[in-house]
Amino acid sequence: MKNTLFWLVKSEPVKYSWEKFNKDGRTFWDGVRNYQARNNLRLMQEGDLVLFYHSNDGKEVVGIAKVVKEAYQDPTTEDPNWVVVDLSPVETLKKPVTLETIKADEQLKDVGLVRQGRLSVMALKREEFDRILELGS
DNA sequence: GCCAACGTTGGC
DNA sequence: GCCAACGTTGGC
Repeated sequence: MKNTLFWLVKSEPVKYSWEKFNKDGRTFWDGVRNYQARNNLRLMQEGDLVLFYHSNDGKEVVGIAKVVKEAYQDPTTEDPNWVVVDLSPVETLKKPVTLETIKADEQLKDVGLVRQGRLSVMALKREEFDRILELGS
């Protein structure tokens, strides 16, 4: 059995919110135009767990999604540089975990969200993922 | 709306 | 290959 990896993706709720995602049941994660984020998308494997973060408005982790289809050509562009993955919602956090909470948490000091604020798709360590879920329950 | 961080582009 | 200029993202 392969190792599950953990990720965090950002979305501006104005563009694509957790609520909309849950209504859709499944989406392809498009719009990534940053190489580092793209590389992360390519590393995602089916079954990996992904935290869903609302940027700008809310600034909080709102739920858990999972990868249901690995990276393939971004259907919204011809440019072969860009890929998308398919995600499905798994569950909503009982309590959203705010950026403020994450910043204040000793165990989450080094999380990508804090250290590299602009990156929209980032890897999480298992401990970080677990810690955020703990804070959100 | 401003600004900091940082990635990308283009001139040399 | 360096670096300044510029654009984008996201927090405040």
